[in-house]
Amino acid sequence: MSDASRRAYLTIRQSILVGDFSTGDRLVESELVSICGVSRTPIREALRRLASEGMVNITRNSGATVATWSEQEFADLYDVRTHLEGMAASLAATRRTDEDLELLESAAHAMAEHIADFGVHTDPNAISRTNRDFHGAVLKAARSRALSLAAAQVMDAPLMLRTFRRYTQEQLSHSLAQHREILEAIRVGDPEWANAAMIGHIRRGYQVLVQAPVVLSEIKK
Amino acid sequence: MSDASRRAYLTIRQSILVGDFSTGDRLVESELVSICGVSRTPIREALRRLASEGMVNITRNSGATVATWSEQEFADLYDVRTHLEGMAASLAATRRTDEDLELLESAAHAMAEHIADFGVHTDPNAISRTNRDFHGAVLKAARSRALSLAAAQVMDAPLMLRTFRRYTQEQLSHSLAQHREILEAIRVGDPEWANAAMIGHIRRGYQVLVQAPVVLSEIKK
DNA sequence: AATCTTGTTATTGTATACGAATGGGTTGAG
DNA sequence: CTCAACCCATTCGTATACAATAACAAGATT
Repeated sequence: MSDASRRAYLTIRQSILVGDFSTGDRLVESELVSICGVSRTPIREALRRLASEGMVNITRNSGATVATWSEQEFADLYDVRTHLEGMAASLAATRRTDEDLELLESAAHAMAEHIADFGVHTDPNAISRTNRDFHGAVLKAARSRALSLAAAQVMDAPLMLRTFRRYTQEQLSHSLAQHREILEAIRVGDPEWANAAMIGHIRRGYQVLVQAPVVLSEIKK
Repeated sequence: MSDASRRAYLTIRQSILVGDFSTGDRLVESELVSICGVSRTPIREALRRLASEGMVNITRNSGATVATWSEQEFADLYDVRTHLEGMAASLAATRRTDEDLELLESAAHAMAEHIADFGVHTDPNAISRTNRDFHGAVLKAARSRALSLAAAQVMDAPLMLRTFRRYTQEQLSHSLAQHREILEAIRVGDPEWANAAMIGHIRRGYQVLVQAPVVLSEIKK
């Protein structure tokens, strides 16, 4: 993905995640042009990609809107994630290189740093990013093109809901501990363990997500 | 997807499947313009989509090529398919409507017709299409957006290899019988059965695929 | 009063023009 | 003769102009 196109993709994506656009909002191309500072062509490319990742819906001749996910659809999405990422962890356990391990370790370490100096000033997006990095590293270590293609479609959409939820330091610590367990399973090369640990991690993440209170004050501030 | 864009997508896809482009071939945008009869914009859109479906590779500033899949990558792809389509069959067993059943039945029926008057004149693409229709109907009956998004990425690429292989009438009949078993499992609403039947079907398809002889005379005729 | 129709406007879809990057071929030196 | 560097042609990335479509509103008709 090239420069302008990438900028547009990242900018729109971030705007959705931060909440500048809420679910259901129309994404008018001409508006995005002024926001992103690029012309319509890369904007359209970015929208198509976001559509394939489930973050926006595109209807012919009528433009893009920020995707809405019903509770059922969200549950379904986590089921797919469970399968795919469990599979990724399993494969990673048998295929990882030493560089993969280093990447996983640094991702876990970065998350630990953020949790260590947890406080009101902590940027929830930064933590979210380190979490994403870890899962991305597992996927990379699995070295399966098909798996990467498929998993890319379901790993981003959950972030939309995550935006306005706050997690306790304890929840985050638990999440980190699970990352470390997955990492250990991958390090010693036990695919069954890696699979189980990842499944548990994602299922727990789902429960925490649906139970976490929505921080209403953050919406459209 | 809109008219010109869709035409370009279908034309390029078909050209790859039929063998007008072989794996590794460059897909120059200006050439595709004259082939498809649309301008570069929809061509590029189509290429991006094909890339997300694993049929072409795009490298920045250097264009698109028809994707090549190593044996390992292909095996990995079938693993992902196994998981996702098994899941789809399982979900379909609990969620299918009567219309879904009708669609599945007509897909199975269409395949039966083709196999019945099997012969040298039989168009292998037509059979391939009915097969694809059946799997698509299962996916639709599963009613999971996330699953549809993910599965779409791995259901097309196998078709590239299938092009130059020929199957016996017996193999096709067996495949049809498995379709009917999956259909029955979905009809009676038994998710475990549906899952198992689908997994068996795909694993068998994989074995047949890797063992089937390549019809060399068909290549670049 | 409600609904259908029609015209206008806003927005998307498509084509094309222009600038930038890449790769290959040629030319020159070592 | 070989290798490297440079230049040119080809092809891609981006911007913009033009065409088509759909949403919206106002007015007429039932």
